[in-house]
Amino acid sequence: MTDELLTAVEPDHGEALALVETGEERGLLCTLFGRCRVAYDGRASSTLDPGDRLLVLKPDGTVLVHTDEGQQPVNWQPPGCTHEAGIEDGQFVVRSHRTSPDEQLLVAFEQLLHATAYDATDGADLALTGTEEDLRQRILDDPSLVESGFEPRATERETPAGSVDIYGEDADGNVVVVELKRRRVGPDAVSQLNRYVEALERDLHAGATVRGILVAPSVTDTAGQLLAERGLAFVSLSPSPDA
Amino acid sequence: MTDELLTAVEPDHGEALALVETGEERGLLCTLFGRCRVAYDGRASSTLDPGDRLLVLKPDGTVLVHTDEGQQPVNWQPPGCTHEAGIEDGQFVVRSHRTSPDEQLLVAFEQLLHATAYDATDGADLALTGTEEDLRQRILDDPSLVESGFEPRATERETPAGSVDIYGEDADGNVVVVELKRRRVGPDAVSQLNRYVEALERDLHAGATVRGILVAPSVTDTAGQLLAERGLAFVSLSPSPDA
DNA sequence: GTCTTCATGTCGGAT
DNA sequence: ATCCGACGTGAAGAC
Repeated sequence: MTDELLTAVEPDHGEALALVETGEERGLLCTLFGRCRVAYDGRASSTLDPGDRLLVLKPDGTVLVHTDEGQQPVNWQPPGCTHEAGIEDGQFVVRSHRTSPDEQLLVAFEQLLHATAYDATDGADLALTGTEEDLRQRILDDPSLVESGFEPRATERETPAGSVDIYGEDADGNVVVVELKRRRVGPDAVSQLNRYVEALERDLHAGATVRGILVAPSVTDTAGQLLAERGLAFVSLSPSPDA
Repeated sequence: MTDELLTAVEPDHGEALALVETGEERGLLCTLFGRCRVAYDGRASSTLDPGDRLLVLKPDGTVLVHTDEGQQPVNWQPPGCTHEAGIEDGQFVVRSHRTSPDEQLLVAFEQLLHATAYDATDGADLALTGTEEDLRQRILDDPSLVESGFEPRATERETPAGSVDIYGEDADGNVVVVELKRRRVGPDAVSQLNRYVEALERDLHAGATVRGILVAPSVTDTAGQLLAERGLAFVSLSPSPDA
């Protein structure tokens, strides 16, 4: 059997309802385009006056409301939500619900220009490189990229302040904490590294020296000053050798 | 004139190309559904084997590739990108480019099941409440919510470490730095507040006491311990009075 | 479930 | 253009 595909041009509300309900039953990805208003209430609250937008309903419960601008949807619900479509006061309405946190989304169409439902089952996995994990592997493969004599002892080592990216020792036997970032970093990354260093100094408490090293492609000026103030080091390194 | 709407069911590549090019000319929002592979290269790199996905092209240059799962697109390009559609090696291809950073996205369809183009011009603005700004207003309207005798002196006051949410004085004339968060916070928010407090202590340097107060609905255990270690205070408050 | 951190984060505002 | 921090951040992994 070929992929399932339902479409309706300028559907009336009954047609749209049938399409969305069929899509729901069969696990299809639905798109609706038309003039709608949107209301959200949950962690925050929002309203959006009527306008022409694209509504996407995924079989996993995701709801997206996209306008003609921006990468991010203007309103949404995450996977795991349940939604029901219906006709209320002459409008085609989709209501999506979520518990914990309790959140609701209402999309009410006064006019529908288009509706579709597809079978979008997708077994393929995204293969992504250039992540922080790649940076970690690069260092574990060649610890001297951090500094000569550096010896990793553990990754994800737990401290009272969280888990350290790479924990190890330098050539003089000092404890070293390495924080990795895949891109240029600001003050937040320095604070993060500093938390780990202080937590470990407290944990090892025998007056042991704990060195903190931030590994990233680059740092901002402010971050560089913070590093200096805290006595932390910086090593310039990217996830990819060619970057 | 009514809203523009172009649709094509199981278009051949030439039809799809015409639709996308017309959409581009007229500033329409285009959707394409079919079996495609995706390749991205830029800040990171990725590839995705063929599968049935929804491609959204916005007139502002945004590109989204959505699978049947997840709130986030599996691949994307942000607003401001330029894209061209074409037919290469018997496939319908969309290439999106971006400079600074240099990034490229390729979506190659071996089969198209559906294509649309709509006029989605949208003048409406999202009205959102429950933000950090609402929390700030709540406190400026009634500073005693932070503590009795608190007097705000400035918002967005600049320090060497960044701008402080609310800067003021307590009943004893001590400098007070308030950091606002709209939701429950972890260690990062404590570090942020601590950066501002230390920067101001250095700035005012006359041995002046600078008190730091974190205002948020709640804090995690770790964050609470960090607050205690740094001698920082916490006040429980939400953006909305009823939350 | 909560907690923590990463992300091609995105977005907006200010410099 | 870069820097900085908020976001209904989302998503993943650990506990």
